[in-house]
Amino acid sequence: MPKRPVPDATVARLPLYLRGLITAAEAGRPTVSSDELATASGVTSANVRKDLSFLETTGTRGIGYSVGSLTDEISAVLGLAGERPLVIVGIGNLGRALVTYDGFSRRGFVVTALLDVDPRKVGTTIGGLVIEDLADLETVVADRDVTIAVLATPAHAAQDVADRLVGVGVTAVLNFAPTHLDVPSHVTVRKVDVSSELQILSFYEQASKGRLATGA
Amino acid sequence: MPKRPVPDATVARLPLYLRGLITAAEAGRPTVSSDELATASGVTSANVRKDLSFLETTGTRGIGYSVGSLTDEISAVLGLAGERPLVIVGIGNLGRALVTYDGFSRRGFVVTALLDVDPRKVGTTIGGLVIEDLADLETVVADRDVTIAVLATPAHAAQDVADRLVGVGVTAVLNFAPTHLDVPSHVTVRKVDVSSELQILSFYEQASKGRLATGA
DNA sequence: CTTTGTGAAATCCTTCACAGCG
DNA sequence: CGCTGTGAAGGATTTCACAAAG
Repeated sequence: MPKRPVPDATVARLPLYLRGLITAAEAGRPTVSSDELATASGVTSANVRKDLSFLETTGTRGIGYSVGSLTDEISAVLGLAGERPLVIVGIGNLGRALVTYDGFSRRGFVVTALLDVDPRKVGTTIGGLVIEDLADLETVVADRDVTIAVLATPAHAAQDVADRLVGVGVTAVLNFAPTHLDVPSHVTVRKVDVSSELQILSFYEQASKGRLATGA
Repeated sequence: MPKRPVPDATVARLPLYLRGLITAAEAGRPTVSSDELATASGVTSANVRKDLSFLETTGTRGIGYSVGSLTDEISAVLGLAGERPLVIVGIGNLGRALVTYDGFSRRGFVVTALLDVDPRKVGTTIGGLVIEDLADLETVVADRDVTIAVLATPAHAAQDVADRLVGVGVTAVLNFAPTHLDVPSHVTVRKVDVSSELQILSFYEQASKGRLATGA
């Protein structure tokens, strides 16, 4: 669907544009300009246009981009057709919050299985799903054709769980554990590291009263 | 403390190195090589060395870097001395999980105030802290000298809350709400967007069976 | 012999600026 | 006139490769 290979930096912004497009659609707008998408996403309009130039959908000069067409194409490029089953491993505080997080379902991701190692949790229900035993990871993941996993285990368990997930066909991992995961090259890992983010914030906060940073 | 301005990309990796250093310290290692830090963080060793070259601490050829000195300097550069008070706004599923998240305290951040708009939540206690009324944001934040805020409100409330936070002196915001925040240039925002991350994963997963991506 | 520190090269990404279309 | 599409320029970041130090 894209005309040419889509750069990583562009891929990372497509979800932002999608959000802007959905807002525009809800407001009944038939088209949006690169400027509007830009302010909604916090990027420059030139960057938006460059990004969209990797797609097939083209805008109309003087008017902007068709909200419907762009939404459809970005969804297709991101592979958001149909429902994607998802397993969450590690049902602690964070895992529990993720189970009931509605941002998943709103974009076509369906939480299909929950796994935890704690026997007191196994068998209990949360958000309509039964927590299953981590020992059964292989059968659970394989049976339900899950290829996307959300890792919310403690750091020390993460690599082992990741290895097992990859072993039964998972190729995409969203890692909340504060540790680096070593995976084969056909597997994609994205990490969400709250503690790192805070430390980065801390840097810029202190830099703003003392001039140390390059950028922001 | 840094020799020259530290690039953004480097700043974003310093927390990873810090993690590797703490692990090394726990293992009793007096020094680490750039190679070890690299595999622990998922970057290349050349990149580690280039990053560390912006700091004052220098390694020893044939040996590596002193775990103690590097830890100290990275902590200092990131502004991690002393305890940093932090307010969490929006105590839903995610906010609740964040309150009890121990990754904050482990790096010197202290959750000092919780705010929510729901009268049924206000006055209740969670993790030893009383949830206070969002209406009192200004006094709560100002009285406690909070300059770092974690935003876990619904998207539609986020910009308004951010404006108010900035108005009373907050200069660093960690935004979990799926929306772009418009803030003055002296304020730093980092966002954590679970839904976007999943969509990015989805792209690479589908790309791996069809060749569309540039990178990974 | 191991590992750092770093210029130089290569790659990737963003911004500029403007021609051209509707 | 408004807004897209894009070459060209400019930055930023990463990788290479190797001299030098312990």
